Amino acid sequence: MSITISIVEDLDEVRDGLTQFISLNAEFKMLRTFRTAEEAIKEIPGLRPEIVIMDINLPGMNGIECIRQVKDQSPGTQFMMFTVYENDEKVFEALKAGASGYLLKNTGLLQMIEAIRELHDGGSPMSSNIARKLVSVFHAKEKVLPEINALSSRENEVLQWLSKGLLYKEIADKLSISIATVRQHIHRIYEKLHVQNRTEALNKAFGK
Amino acid sequence: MSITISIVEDLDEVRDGLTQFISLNAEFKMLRTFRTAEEAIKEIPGLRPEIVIMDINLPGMNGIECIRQVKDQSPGTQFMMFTVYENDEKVFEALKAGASGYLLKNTGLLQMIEAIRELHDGGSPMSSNIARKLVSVFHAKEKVLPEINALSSRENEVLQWLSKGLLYKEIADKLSISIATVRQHIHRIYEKLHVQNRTEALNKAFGK
DNA sequence: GACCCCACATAACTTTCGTTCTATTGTGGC
DNA sequence: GCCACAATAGAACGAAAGTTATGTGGGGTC
Repeated sequence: MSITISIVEDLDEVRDGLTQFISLNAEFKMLRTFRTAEEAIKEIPGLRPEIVIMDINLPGMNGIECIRQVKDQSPGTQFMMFTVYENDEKVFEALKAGASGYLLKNTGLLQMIEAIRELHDGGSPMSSNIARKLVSVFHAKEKVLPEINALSSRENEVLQWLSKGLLYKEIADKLSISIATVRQHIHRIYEKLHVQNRTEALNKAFGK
Repeated sequence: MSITISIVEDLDEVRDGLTQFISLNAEFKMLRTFRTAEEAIKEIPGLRPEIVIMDINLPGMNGIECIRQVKDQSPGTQFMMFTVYENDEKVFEALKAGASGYLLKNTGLLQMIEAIRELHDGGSPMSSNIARKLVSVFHAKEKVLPEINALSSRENEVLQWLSKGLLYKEIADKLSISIATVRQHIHRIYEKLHVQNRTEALNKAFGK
């Protein structure tokens, strides 16, 4: 069984070039290709390709939104972004939308073939520079603000309940202290974190 | 200037094999190598290698803990995990600890060379299977509550500003509407999300 | 057209939050 | 014993948040 593929790409040369090259290999079967996200959304659920190669910059709806719309209608399909965008925002947005692979348009055709195989085998092909963006997210999580350490254990306890959205009254009951004391603790927390309200405190204390 | 490298690996064959192969290339300069994490922690801050190839399974302290201890003492050093472990837990733990690259021990020597270059150039070399584990984290995050879809575009806009910690007055100014209207939008948001205040809404809308 | 639903808008009103000031108690360090 | 500090609490007040009622205009439906 060969791997079925569709392409969503508005540039004729790119789309046709990829189609021709991929079709040289009996391992792959190229299904229909599309110029726009709108066409793709209509047709892909019927085609159920195993792989969709998706451009981001399309006329009308972009490729990321296209994935969002189509992924639930075509379970089993894996999406490979194929784009010139290398900035964090587009990368994260695309992956969150449901893409599993992310290749830049300067990728060679042979590497594209290999990437399709990897994607089909459950991998997430991407350049090491793109991978670094993902890794950075994990690195960032590790940095603890010095301010947080300045909080006393009681203040931390209050902060935990505060983060759940409890009222002062409810926190007071939880800790069996008066509302006035809760107020006081929270005031000190805001002071130490240099913020003026609950939302800012939570954004500061627990990323976002 | 050649790229300076250290290795932390208890198996003599692996350590010496890597050392010899890497040393064939004038592009790299192999500094000291270590059998244990404890030795590495003592010596690496003085060496300041640009790259450290780190095994996980070491006698005594493991390679992940070793990175945690050493990374602040040797800024500028990039860590490449080199291990047989392919399970999620080890991968995430290693990256969180500060590793930037993650290679499995079945990786070829030539690929290792290429990976060192990529790591040195700011990339995060890893197999597409490892990359998929990272991507999965983003996919998981994308489970959007049905309630969120019920929000109108205006309500979503308000929610975005709300999450930044802006006051009603500030949101009103941003959107050029009255405070009363902001209030009403927010009330409807709470209604749709089945919550009663800002904090609960944000916890519900954006993970936590 | 009459009807309904809904996004958007506003005002009036109640509740909660956040600030400020003051004060008591307990604990650990010098 | 004295000092510093965390935890507790009361009171009083303005600011912000949240609730309720009401109205308007744009789409659909029958």
